[in-house]
Amino acid sequence: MIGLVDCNNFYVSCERSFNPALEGRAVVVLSNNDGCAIARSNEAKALQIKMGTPFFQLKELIKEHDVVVHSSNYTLYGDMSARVMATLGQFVEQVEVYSIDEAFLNLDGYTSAYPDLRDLARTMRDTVRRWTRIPVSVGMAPTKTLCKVANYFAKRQPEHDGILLLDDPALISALLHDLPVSELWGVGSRYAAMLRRNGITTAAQLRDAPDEWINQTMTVNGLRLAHELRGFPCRMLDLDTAPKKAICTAPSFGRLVPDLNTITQALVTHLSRAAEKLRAQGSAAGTLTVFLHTNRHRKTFHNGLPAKQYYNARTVELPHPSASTPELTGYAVAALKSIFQFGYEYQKVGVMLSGLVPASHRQTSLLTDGPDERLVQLSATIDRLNHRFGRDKVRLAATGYDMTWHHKQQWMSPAYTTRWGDILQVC
DNA sequence: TCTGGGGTCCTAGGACCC
DNA sequence: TCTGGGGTCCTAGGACCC
Repeated sequence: MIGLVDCNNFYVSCERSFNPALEGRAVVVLSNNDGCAIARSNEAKALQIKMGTPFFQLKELIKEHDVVVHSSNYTLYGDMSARVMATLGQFVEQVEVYSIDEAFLNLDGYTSAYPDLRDLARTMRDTVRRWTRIPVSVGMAPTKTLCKVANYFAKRQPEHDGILLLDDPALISALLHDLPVSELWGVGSRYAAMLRRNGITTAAQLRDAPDEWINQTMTVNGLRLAHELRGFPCRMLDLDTAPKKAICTAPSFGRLVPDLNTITQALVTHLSRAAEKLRAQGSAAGTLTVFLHTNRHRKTFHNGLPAKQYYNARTVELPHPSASTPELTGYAVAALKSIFQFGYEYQKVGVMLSGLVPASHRQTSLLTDGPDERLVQLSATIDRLNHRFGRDKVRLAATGYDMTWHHKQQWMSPAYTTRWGDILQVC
């Protein structure tokens, strides 16, 4: 038996955790750059605020219904997530942290202590609530996909009180008949449309479709999904956290930017962040990609003329894998210069590091010099300084002093749990 | 006219996830 | 005016190997 613990409206719940005045109110949390609504309280969902709606389209509704708005505070959410996961680890040995707000649990072997697994689920839920104030739902079933189904109904059918155990084939079948196929884990909008064209609208219909047809139309992933719906596990618990294969940093500018100088400063800033992540997982990058583009949503300029669009990218194979910010910067800036075009208003510049190898044993080149070890040491030292004294306390001069291009975060809550100066004071 | 068999690796594109 | 960011996996097809 597997369990899935899913935090309800996680980002909103994190905000509420430190600001109880938000309880019972419509609250939305915006994406980076205050662009779209990406988390909503139940009260906000009731106002028909949909996931991913652009903020500017919501402004009237928000004013009318006095909706509370927050910018994304990933420092807070990441720390709260770690606390929730650590709490789950107090009860269950094998915890797969699947995303910032979800974890799969291996529940095999717990029925001696908890003959009814719902009692274990209740204990976990209540403890998480007490220790973090985050509300969670728990789905339990023989496969991960059915856990997702269990969680879906646990959240939506009040009689389950947030906890649903799927151990009865008749119950599973009844729920799958009621579940739109588009809600299944692994069915996105494209597959949902294709399935609808083929007369499949419920999860039960997909479960009962012929294997060969599923394999042809949805590849082996679809086949695994169907088998999991039938109760045969195809997705195992993944307990070791493999290092990332690529690291990408590409936040939008807070305004449109036309000039190469500013874009270069942004690029070096993004690259510094990506290289920090690279070193944190002990990797070096063999390949670097820089990309640059205008705002594709923009159809016309202020003067009504059609907006000119531009997208370009340049990939560079490095002579040897590198984790040094100054060294990577040289290649990135050169790549940017080669694709930058004058005469556009840009929305974003981004960098992707790929071809990642362990920094400790990388392949050296026969024909070129190896990495400059002093630069590697320098980056490691700067990471330690910044970790101790705060982000970007030491940075490359090429990141500049112009802060006007930085993304917007107008309604940011404090870093309650990770910054001394932001600790909540209760008077 | 006739032209092997069995592989690996890489990439682009397409799907998905939260 | 204003529309997020960061990932994964799978497949087909091409280049190449012995």
